Amino acid sequence: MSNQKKNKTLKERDILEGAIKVFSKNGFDASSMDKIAEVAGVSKITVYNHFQSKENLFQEIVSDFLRQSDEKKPIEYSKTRSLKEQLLDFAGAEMYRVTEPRQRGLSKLLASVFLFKPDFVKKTMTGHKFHEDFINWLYAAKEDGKLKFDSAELTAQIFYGMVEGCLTWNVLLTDGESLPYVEPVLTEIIDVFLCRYGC
Amino acid sequence: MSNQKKNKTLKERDILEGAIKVFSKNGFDASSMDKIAEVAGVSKITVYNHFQSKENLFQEIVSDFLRQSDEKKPIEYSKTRSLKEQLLDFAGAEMYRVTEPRQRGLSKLLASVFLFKPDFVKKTMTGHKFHEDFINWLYAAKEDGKLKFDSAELTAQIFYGMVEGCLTWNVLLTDGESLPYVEPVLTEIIDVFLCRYGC
DNA sequence: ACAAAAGTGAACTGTACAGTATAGTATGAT
DNA sequence: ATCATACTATACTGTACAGTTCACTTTTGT
Repeated sequence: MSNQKKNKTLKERDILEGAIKVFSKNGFDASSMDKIAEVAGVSKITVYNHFQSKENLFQEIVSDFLRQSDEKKPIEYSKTRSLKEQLLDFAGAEMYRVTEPRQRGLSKLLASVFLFKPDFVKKTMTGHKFHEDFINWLYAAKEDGKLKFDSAELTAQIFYGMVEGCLTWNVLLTDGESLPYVEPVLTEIIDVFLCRYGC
Repeated sequence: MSNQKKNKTLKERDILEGAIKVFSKNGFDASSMDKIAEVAGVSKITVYNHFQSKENLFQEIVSDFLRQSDEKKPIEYSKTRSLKEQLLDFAGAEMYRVTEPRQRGLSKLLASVFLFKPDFVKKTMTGHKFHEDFINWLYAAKEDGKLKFDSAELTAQIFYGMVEGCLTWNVLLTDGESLPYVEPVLTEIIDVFLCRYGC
């Protein structure tokens, strides 16, 4: 790859990083291309040299974010580690979306856009199966005689529902201020889950 | 009250209704005062005759919404009705925010604004204690020997967390399209809850 | 009947912003 | 050396929108 190309991708990274910062802070509508260019340390026209439009730039960011989420390696079922420990891993992976500031910003951004663009939700989310790893893990645990349940799908919904409902959304809406109160709730969630689905 | 005053409040209602429609559909930023006036069937200047500014109008709507939520009469604990039935009542009351289209619109609006205005969340939410009724109900059920738990606060968080995480947010983000799939999940939620906290 | 209150439409001001145009600069490949 | 590529700063165009002004009409209390 030539230096020019390298430079090009470097600038592109700068722009994406700047855009992520601005979008994450203000949401889509309240973010201006001028501000993005300024934060990226780049002239506005350079932004347009790399991305056709504001929507385009936004799409790129969302795609990257989702691709990155999909690339995470699945948590494998272990016969030796305790269920609690493994469930904590799953919850932790889910919570990473809101504990890490950059991820939290992107999560907020996505949520805000999703709220008024249900079509965009469908378009964006088709092909991203979020609970798949956990469902596989559930089957493995059942096979191992450690869990009991009828529908793995429903069981996964309950688990992620608790994590998101009790924690994720709270952290998003307080922009991280509720993070210190996460631990006892997380413990209770796993307690509740194992009470119902553990053997 | 004079007819003029009556008319005034009538117009005000029209404006509020129009504003709710427009805000609910597009969110705050993407809603224009021109559009609101048009939908309300009122001239733009009349809107400004009744409300100082767009922010002001929005605030009024939010206040009304929250006041209305607070005015709901609490669900009292009953020794005769089954716990499941009563828990369904609480869940139903919570779900009302998203099943009824008008309420859903306002919930979406509020959520979208909250995402990028954490200060506004605090300012708006102080004084609104959402789980209070349920916590009282929990104590009554414990007193009655039907439930066991250590922290009522934590128990309430788990219950509402499940309802919101599994259902509310889903319905909001799909704008109601996931409503048909609510029932089995709701049943499971209460099953899980009673499994852990029931005696 | 008449004055006050409340309303109307249309045009206006000022600002913010998406996207473009222009003129000129730095850098690397050949 | 020179040319292409990517960049910069600045200024521009066109549009959308919050909020106002104005000249005029309708409604209502007395």
